[in-house]
Amino acid sequence: MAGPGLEAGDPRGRLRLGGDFFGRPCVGLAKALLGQVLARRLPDGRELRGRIVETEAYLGGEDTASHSRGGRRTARNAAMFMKPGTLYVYQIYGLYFCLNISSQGEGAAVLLRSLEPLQGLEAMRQLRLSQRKGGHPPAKPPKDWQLCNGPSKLCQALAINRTFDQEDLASAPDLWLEPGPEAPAEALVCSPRIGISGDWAHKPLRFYLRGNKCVSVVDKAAEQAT
DNA sequence: CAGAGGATATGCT
DNA sequence: GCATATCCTCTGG
Repeated sequence: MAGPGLEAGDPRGRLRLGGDFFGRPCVGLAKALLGQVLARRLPDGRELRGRIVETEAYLGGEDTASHSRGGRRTARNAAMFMKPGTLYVYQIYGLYFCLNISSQGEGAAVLLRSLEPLQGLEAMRQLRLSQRKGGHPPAKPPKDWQLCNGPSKLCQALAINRTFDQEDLASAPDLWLEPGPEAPAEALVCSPRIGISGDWAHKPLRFYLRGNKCVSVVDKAAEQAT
């Protein structure tokens, strides 16, 4: 028996977090995802792994910062309204991708903002450099801690694009979630989401592991308040 | 360290 | 047309 939220895993015999893990309210899922390991198998068979260290909750309805605000569905955000565990991958600024996981709640989803790279760092570096966008070609190779320290960086590093949109993280063949080796040793920090303006800009809907080098934006004030 | 600029898909006023 | 859940490089204090 695998236990709550767990199902028989990938060919390596590891456990994979199953559908019932995702079926909880958005904020609860955003917190529960911290410390879990996102695993990716590339077409050539290489496996990449990273520990989730930063997430954001995007609620439906009243949350004016959410793509699903007001309960509006579009071709882009359809995955937000699908069953918990469904991936929502969208393109931002016409250039980059962001990876979200649908939670319980109408139109609610969790944005994955950063990972701590664990395995396949060289492949990640290669993917980051080969997919660089924007008008600034010459690049210094990223340090290990900056391979996945941002929502679009982690998508580049794991070669995640729109083909993953509307896939189910509980059953996708090349992308899955494994339970973290242990409960996170770092304390949970709650702070405002990044890049948001408007009424909901200050709501504490971003969650990260305190002191982790791979967190994209450290909020000293929020940490002080703990 | 802060700010500017650029690349540019998608949805909305 | 305009704003946006971004990232990278260069510039000036």
